[in-house]
Amino acid sequence: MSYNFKEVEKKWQNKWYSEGTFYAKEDKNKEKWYGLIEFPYPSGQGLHVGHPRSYTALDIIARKKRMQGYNVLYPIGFDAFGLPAENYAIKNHVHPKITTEKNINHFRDQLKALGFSFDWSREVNTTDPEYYKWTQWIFIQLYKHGLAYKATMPINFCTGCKVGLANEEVVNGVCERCGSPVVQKEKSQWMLKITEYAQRLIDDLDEVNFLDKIKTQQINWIGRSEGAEVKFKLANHDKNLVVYTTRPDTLFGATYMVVSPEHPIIKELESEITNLEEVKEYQRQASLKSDFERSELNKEKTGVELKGIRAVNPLTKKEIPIWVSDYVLITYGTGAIMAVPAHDTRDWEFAKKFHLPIIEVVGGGENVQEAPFTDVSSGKLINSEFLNGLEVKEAIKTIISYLEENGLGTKKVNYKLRDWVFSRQRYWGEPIPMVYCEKCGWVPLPEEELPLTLPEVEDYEPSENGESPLAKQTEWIHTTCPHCHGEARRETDTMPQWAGSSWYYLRYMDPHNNKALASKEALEYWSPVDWYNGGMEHTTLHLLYSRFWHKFLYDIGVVPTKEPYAKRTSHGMILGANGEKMSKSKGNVINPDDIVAEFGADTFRVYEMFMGPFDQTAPWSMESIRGCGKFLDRVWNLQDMVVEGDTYSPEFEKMMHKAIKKVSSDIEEMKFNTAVATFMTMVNEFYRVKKINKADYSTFLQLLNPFAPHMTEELYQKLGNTKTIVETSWPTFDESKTIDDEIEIPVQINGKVKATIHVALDAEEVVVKELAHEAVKAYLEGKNIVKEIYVKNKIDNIVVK
RNA sequence: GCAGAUGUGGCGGAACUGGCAGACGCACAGGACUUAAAAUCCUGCGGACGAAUAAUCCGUGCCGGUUCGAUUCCGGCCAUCUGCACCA
Repeated sequence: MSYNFKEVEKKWQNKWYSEGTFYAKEDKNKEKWYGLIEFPYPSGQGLHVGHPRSYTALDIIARKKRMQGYNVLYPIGFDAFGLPAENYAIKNHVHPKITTEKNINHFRDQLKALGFSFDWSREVNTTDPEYYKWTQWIFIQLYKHGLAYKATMPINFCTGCKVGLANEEVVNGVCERCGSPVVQKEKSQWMLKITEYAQRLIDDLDEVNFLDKIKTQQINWIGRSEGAEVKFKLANHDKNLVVYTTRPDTLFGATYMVVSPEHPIIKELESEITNLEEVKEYQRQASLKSDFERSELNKEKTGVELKGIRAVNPLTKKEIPIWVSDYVLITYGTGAIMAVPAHDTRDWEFAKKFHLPIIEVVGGGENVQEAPFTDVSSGKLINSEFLNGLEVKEAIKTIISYLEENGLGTKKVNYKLRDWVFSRQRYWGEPIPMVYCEKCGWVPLPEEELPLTLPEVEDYEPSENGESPLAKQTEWIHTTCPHCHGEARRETDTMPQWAGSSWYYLRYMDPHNNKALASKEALEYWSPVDWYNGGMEHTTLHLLYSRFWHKFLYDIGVVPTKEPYAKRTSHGMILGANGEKMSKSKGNVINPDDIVAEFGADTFRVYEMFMGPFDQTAPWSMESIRGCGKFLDRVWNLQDMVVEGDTYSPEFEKMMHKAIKKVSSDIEEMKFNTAVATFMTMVNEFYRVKKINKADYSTFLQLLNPFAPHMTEELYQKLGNTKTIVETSWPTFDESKTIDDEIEIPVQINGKVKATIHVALDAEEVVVKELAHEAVKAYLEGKNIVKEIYVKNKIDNIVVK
């Protein structure tokens, strides 16, 4: 009888979704397990084959956990604000709400067709005012606690989208989304003080079970460094120029200073700069450069000296020149550096080009006139008076104390992480719930006025000057100040896409609550997320942002845990059949709908788990998926070999116990590919014997159920069971029955296997050795046994000469 | 440049704490069934030399080391991928 997956899959999906089989109910008597996948952005292209890789993996774990008696929450939702819907609206004049709804419906159908055990009663949608009401609420709390502020900052401005971008959205100097060049532009922005949490975001990684590479990436992104801030007095002035350095020990070698083109000191000392025109021209050029051009260094360094002003090296007391150059960034440290060309590659290049003096202060370099000596791990200080002879590390300590004692500087920790630019000049995002009043300044909306909904507009185009489309909504903008009731206007920027996804896992715990983002009880019961799987590409943005929000919510007593996610894993990307990333232009895109139509959801799921190690990239293969279909057909046809039996058949008993053990641990370790291989081996064995009893088959179906839920339920029912598999308990194994009592032992001569012998488990050493010698007699003739290594139950190696 | 990962048959990949390299699948070849094909079932399948499912040798990116024994540990290279990139 051939298997009609279309019928069977529909049948079980209808049952699950109409009966709410996978709805999670709070039950204090049961241990909870909360599994989370990254909710998708409902794009017009529909589901990508990459989505189900992650969803199937956690679906398998969730289904197993349910059978193991856990109260499982495995929710789904949609991260639906975002640029594509808005760009589509601009082009086709369709309200993003409509496109979004249409896309979500499509996604929902696709996800349901794959048989995921999501709790559909908890579906969230970030564009739903009932949802973003709480996104806005969180923003207001951040504002009230001084973590949201307005700042005029040089921001990344996309020349294509006419929109400000976070640093994270700029890839190689071009806009991540549209590919247009990104330039710097001054704009008043809402900022979130994620930097205030930098240290805790590093420290608390100790408390969570994230893959090491995820932790490393977060730590590198936050980029903590230790050093000192040093004051350089300006010559004939009271003013200081403060720099940040990680190498204060090289202070004696600082022969000039560099400030970034945006540094305020240029404006302040304008009247004293004798080549002001030249400097201004340089500043102008720098502002026109995109980030890409600026960082496309390897190019020549450029710069202009600020003539007319000089600084004094606080140790040597010598006057040194001050230059302006775009290799110094205004966004890091103080926007000014002391240049030590002998021991810093960039300073060295600059000094070479502009013929500035190079003084060596750390010995050990071959020839500092040829290349800088930057190795911190070795070398002793020279040409540095009281630091001479000290190791670099010691020298750093000594000089910092000296600077602090003499009021010349302080120890300082710096982070690469910058505050989060939270404003977008876009329509399709959460309105920022703030009002500006001439008298009171920025005032948050009263909470009872939330949600502040997006007004209907006709024109989604951002204006040329970079203002949001909402800026054209004069009626909406005009409002009254919640504080003084005078005339006021609304903020017209909206929030970035990262906002809604920073807290969605909390909403799942209690998605219909209209009094709070979730009830205390629900938060207490379900927190934290036990297992969160997602892509590596979200490690430094989404994952860091949501950890930041969560920590803030913890600080103000909203959530009960310091960290949102107890465990984080990641899946590898699925590539096209040619080994390249799937893309329309390369024509190697696989549409999940086609696969499900041709092979069925179960085959699709099994294949995605079998294709390779879960955390690594894997190319798509049509031949291989056919093989998985063949495997499931063999499983289906096993029903013709079934005989009665309440306990495992003797010939399979050992295999069954071993398989339960193996599959159970493989699922926990996400080694799905070897779990599937185990199933295949079992089926081969069943076919070899051509007979399988009900007990063997039932257990096999239970183990396979998380991978191929539809077919296994159907077969289980055909066996005459009244329960469905999801109602049964996960099979258990007896450790003693997984151990072979007779084992094979390889016998080696000089490390090469020459024979294998069969002995009882834990057999006496003498007995084994005797058998071994007998087996390799021919090789021992005329030779001396120099040594013999016997490892119990493992191997016998005889060394001869 | 920095950080992380990967490198094993024709291909995707397996190998627990150092102990029989190549599980499982794909492709391929042969056989059974069939009027025939497809499907299905069975068998073989790293390379060299063999008639051989005899023996031997080679073989986990490259070079070297530790060890009775290395895909696994150590040192040094090479290649590919991903992320970051003037962070002082």
